Amino acid sequence: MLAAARTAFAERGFDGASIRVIAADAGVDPALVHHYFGSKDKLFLAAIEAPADPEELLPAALAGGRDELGANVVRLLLQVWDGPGRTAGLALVRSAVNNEWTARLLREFLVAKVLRRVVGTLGLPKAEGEARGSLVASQLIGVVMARYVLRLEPLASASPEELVAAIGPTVQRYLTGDIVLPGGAVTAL
Amino acid sequence: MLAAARTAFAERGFDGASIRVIAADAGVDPALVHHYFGSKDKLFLAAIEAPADPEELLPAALAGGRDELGANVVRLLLQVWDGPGRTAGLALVRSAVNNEWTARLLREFLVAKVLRRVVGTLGLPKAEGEARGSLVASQLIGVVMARYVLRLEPLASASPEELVAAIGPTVQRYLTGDIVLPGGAVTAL
DNA sequence: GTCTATACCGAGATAGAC
DNA sequence: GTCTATCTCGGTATAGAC
Repeated sequence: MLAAARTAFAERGFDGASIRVIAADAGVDPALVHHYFGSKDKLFLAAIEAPADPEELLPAALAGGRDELGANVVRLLLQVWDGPGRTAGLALVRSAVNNEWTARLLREFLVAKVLRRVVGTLGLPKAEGEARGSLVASQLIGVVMARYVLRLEPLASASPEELVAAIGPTVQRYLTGDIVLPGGAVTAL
Repeated sequence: MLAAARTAFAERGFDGASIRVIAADAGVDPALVHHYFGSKDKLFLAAIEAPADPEELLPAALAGGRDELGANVVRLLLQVWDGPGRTAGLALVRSAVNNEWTARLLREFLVAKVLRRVVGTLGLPKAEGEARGSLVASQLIGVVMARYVLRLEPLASASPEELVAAIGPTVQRYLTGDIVLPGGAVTAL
């Protein structure tokens, strides 16, 4: 039943998915969903909160040297999204675009659970970490949008390692490069 | 009335926007909308097709040297999105995420109207142009998502020129850099 | 030409029988 | 505990009076 919810939310977003089709897909009654989860909001939380667990995978990606951080982050992203984590991720992204509170969910997930960890390993000042983190996020979200939502070719069909090679350096530059930071001055590491 | 439609589509996406609120916002009757445009689909097309005209601005951005192409593309993107073109763009992006045919619209707009022009000025083989174009698209879409949809700070509040300085080199590298291309081998210009 | 009224559908949620 | 039946609301679209 949670699986049906994940699929529906991933394909149609929070607003587009209906409790009715989720229940039909799971072979149960729509009223049961309310009885178990209380509301559509809580069903959504239950559907995405469970499998969105990069917290276990992140440490491994951060374990390498600081020069491989960019490639490792991209590789982790593709591992999660080319695996079973895609449905939960798509559900979050599709929902966040048209719904304010799901957008908030995604934003806080990105900032608190991902970017802060990645940037944290570099030991940067708070402002600089946020600046670099938001740049990294812009590239990662863009990859997700182009590859999994818009299915823009040839990026959508490229192998993970090709993308790691192409995009990893961009992330690396955002993380440790000598760049102009949004909201700040040029900073070198 | 088209203005009300654009605003509504930009804020809530195609599925989320309703003819009722559009009509109320424009101070007219919902039935009038149908009478003028026939259907919600055609209203959407009329709302976005009109002001989404980067075709006039693109040549100017492409006029500079090949080494400034990355910065110029980012600068153009921010000019359009920080100006009145934002509503039309947001309408297209918000709608494309949850709706297959609007996604198709955005994809074809991106490929045919933008990427092909940009990459075309470099005189690349078709496959290489598409590969580089999709990489560029991934970064540009990511900026749009982070800055205008998710409002991720500090990127959302950064000045355009700060972003040109930070992100321009990424686009430049995707366009003319010595990189591994998705679906191809290493290529140098 | 414009708008009132409404048809028709599907959404989320709830009450209450079994 | 499970499901039938139903409530209320809001969506698109249409028919027909002024």
